[in-house]
Amino acid sequence: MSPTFDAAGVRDDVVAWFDEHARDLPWRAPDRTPWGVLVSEVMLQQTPVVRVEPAWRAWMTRWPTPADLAAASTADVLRAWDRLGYPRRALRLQECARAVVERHGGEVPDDEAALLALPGIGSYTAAAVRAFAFGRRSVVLDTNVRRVIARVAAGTALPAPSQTVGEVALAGTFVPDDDATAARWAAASMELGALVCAARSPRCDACPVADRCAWRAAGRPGDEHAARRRTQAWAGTDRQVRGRVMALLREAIGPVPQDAIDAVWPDAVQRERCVDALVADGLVVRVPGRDDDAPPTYRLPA
DNA sequence: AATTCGGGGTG
DNA sequence: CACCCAGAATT
Repeated sequence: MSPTFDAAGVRDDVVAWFDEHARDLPWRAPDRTPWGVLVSEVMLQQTPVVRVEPAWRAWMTRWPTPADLAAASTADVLRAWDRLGYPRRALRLQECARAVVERHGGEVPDDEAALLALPGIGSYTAAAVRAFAFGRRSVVLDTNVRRVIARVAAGTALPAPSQTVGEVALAGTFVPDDDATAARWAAASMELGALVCAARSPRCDACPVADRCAWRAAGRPGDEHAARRRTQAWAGTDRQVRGRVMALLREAIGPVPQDAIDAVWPDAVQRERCVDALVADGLVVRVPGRDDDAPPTYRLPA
């Protein structure tokens, strides 16, 4: 990027674009709560907006506050999470609710360190909650913002596989000092990345900063890190096996017999490794049989 | 810095 | 069928 790159100009144009094109998402509604924002951010960790929206509505109707979720049965929480992916996130969200109740009197904290100390809340989510729930200045750097900045300022097709210190510093140059504008930039840059500056097929013709974009000026070169990116395999992995076990337990009314578990995956070694891991993760409970000979049963945590 | 952790929609 | 999705925690 040029040392005279006009980050402030880009920011202002993107914020103006956002005022016209922002999606009407429920966690942006005027009646949203900080807890609702936090729930949305955890659900959105690696799960697309279109799948989160209906789940979020149902979830917030059922458990509107941290205290409500803290008091819920974990089995109900995991069932409500359904197929949003990575069920450990649901577990962490309930742990987060309990921590908010115990440490902060049931109110989501607006302090960065306090947010980061909550289960399931990392650097992105802590910054996002500060910006979107409290309107405070923070450097919100998700996959969308990373891509927007990589293109417009660094001139690359995609950001590096892992986030760097320099990248965070560069992102900081776009964030103004005042809370309100900083929060708007956070939402606007994410929205631009999601709707226009997309990973797969960017719509540069609809981009408010196309004429300022270093990547476009360079002729939209290909991804320099393409060789090192490898999408995670799915078929045959432990993640698929774990997913099948969790799906079985979510749908079960009562205790699930060992036979039923055995039926979800043919490879006994892999299957047992996965079930053991799920038990260790706190996602599954193994109930010993009556006798030593009797096989155990399985269920979701109470 | 590299791995692991779901699941589904799309070009 | 590879790729992507408002990442976090662990090693």
